[in-house]
Amino acid sequence: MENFKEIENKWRKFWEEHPGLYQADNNSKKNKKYILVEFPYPSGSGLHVGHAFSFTGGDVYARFKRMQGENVLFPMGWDAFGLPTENYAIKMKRKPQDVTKENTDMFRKQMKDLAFSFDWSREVNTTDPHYYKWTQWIFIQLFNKGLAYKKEMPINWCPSCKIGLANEEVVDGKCERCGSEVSRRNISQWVVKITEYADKLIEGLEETNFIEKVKQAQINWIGKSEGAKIKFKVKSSSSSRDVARYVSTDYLEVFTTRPDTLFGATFMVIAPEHQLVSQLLETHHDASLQKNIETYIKQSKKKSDLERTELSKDKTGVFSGLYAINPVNNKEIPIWISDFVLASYGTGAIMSVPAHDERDEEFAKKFGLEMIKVYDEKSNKVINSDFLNGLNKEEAIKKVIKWLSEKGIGERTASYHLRDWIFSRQHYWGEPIPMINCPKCGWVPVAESDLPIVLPEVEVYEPTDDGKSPLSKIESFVKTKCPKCGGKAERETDTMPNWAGSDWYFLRYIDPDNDTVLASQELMKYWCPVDVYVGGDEHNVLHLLYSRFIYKFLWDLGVVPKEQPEPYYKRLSHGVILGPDNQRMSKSKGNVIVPEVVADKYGVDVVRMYMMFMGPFDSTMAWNENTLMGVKRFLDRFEQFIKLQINQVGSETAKNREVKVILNKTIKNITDMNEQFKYNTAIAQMMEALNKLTDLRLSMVDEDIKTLIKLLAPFAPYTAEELYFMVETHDRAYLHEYASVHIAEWPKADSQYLIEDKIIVAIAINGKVRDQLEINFAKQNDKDEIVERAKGQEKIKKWINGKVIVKEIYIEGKMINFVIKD
RNA sequence: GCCGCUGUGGUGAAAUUGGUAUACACGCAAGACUUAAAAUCUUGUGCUCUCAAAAAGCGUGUGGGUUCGACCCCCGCCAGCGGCACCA
Repeated sequence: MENFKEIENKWRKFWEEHPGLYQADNNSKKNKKYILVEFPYPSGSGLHVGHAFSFTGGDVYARFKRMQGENVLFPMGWDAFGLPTENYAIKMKRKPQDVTKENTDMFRKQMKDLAFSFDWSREVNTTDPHYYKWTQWIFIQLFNKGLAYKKEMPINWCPSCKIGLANEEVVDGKCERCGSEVSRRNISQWVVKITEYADKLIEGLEETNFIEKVKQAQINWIGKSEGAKIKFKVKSSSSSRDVARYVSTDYLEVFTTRPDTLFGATFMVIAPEHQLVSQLLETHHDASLQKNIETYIKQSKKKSDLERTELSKDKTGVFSGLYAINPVNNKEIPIWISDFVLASYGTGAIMSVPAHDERDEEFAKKFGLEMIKVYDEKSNKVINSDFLNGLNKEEAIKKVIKWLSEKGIGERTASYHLRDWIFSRQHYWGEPIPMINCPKCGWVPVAESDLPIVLPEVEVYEPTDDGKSPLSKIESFVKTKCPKCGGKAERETDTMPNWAGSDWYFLRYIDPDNDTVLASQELMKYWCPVDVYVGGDEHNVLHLLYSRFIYKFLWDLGVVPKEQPEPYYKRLSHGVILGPDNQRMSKSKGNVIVPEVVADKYGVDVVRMYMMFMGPFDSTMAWNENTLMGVKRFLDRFEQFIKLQINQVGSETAKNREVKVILNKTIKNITDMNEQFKYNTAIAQMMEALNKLTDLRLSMVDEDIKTLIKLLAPFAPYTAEELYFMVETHDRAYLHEYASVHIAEWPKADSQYLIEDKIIVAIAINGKVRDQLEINFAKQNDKDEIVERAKGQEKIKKWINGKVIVKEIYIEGKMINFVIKD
């Protein structure tokens, strides 16, 4: 449309004046459909193509479902806490609150321009005290259930951001945000026991309809391994009489997935952080050993995570001077210290079976340690293992665990890669953790009636060099009374991580203004679960897992409806749009496409429709302006066609059935494809229909013209609205009498028009198509006649003359295959 | 190393899930309109052979298999993408 800006303004205003169009109804008898797109972080640079693409995908579906008569909840909000805003505020010496307000205003406007049909009456903002009151409330519940605890622990410290990072935020030993190398630092942190929910998070996936990729990613991340814990007695030297003289620990416990190889365990390895090591360092038993150990520990502490993994090929280690006793054969085996064993996994100690484990083998070779084979390579049966000999792996595991349990020195157990979730951030722009430290009572949660604990305004937002949150400098905030004993106490000054606010936002949309509960049970019962959750692959693990964890925790509390154990039914990943150069868009490459700019040039509908036409919704695609021009051409031709039709009304011709057949096929296909988010082919159907209808040169009745416009409406809301208005009113009615196309009823395919009178049957010889045959639809099940006619075809005669027809296969209405032989 | 995914024209991609491979679009070529260009319209467009057409052959990364028939199912290989990774 040449005057697209005028039209966009007109209808934007109209929609603004009719907010009810897109509002979800809490008291509807219609089917509900909760369609969620990941809410954005409102950065200063505005809505980017990725947002526009993902939201358009959700919007098309929401519009489609609304027209199908469903009660659609399609909300939007802001995940607005976070470092970029804080950093920007520091740099510009402004309040993060003000910056956030500006950014969200900008985002909202851009979204409205792009015609996203969000229900703005339900907008949420994670930085709003009315919102984060409940984020804090959830934390208190975690604390009360023993799932949040304070712990002095080595954390990943980013020296540039001056912030502690969760394991998930460290990529290749570097800070996910700024790329600086991460070091380790001991800080007292709030930690949330997500590991308690590891099994539930795996099992719960069965309740969902996530794509396999997402399920697998989550399962991998949790990383459950089944095996056994085994206790080994510790001795200080091979000559000493029994227990260790230099350590207070009697037993060394290990986790192994292969207890069946216990007879092959020839040494033990413990992590440098293992408590046995600190015990050793405190006592001074053997001067030279002592020194070796100290040197080794020092070296490994200096290594960052990056080095520890990069240098993984080369094993290092030091002998501890201690021995363990293998419980199955009472053999004394040496205990080594090495940083290839991780303190944070299992028990921080392993039994080494160098004959059957690559890493153990490497270590044994380097330090000249013994290797014993316990499996016969040919038969895969246990050898050299006394009572396990001759068994296969499964039998041996079962038997040895039974043996160990009876002796009380071992048991079946599972171990997980998933770690507890470090929940403290030493920054300003986050939710204050609602805890108070009392010298008498310890950590006490803020009284729920005192929530929210509002972020106080501070002069300086910079994190302090000692790593403490800027809040720690505000005396009026820090000094408080213990809610339990009333004595003097201090507030926690750390804030929560970004994930905290986004864990449960989808629940708040359901009941955004509720001040007594986070959302009413009744409304949650109606709206939960989210039917479709559209988001990026980068959130398939962390956000989705945290969010599922918090939901499951709330479920255990009885806060969310019992009927719904999982928050999201279906998860869809949207694809990634690359720059025209096939590279990831970035300012430095100068290949950034700004949706606003393109929309300004060609119109919003062109941009929306092009993005949906580029390729499958979940794939990676490069921006291509030529293809975009193709879409523009289509929309122009569509408009011309409709206008022509409007002017021709009244001159209907008799061959109308052809129009109906095209239209109804298109209805059926587009409906099916929209349902599956196959927008690229849905749009292709639309194009095909327009091509065919244009060729027919027939005039159509109003009803059919409207059908065509309705099919377009989810993709091109402005164009559709303008054209629908023209057909509906022939420009005579006033705008206020007009009801939007976006709440018009979605067309249903009429099966009588899905049938074509004549169908083409392919004729194949030995599976290769050689000819075609046109038959009447009604006669398609008359195999004999069709086969006879096929044999009569000139081309076919050439192939079958002088040959023996071995078989005649007829697939009704599709093809005939003659199998011939010489 | 483990897990998941992908491989189809010059390009982005379709294929009703075992039944006419390449829909739709881009690009390209020729033509129309124009003084000219852009825009628009028409026609053609998998490859080989042919001035052209017909006919034929080849053709969904690759080698096999199952089947009347395979982009689709099975086995092996190659290439690429994504996630996890010294996890015992």
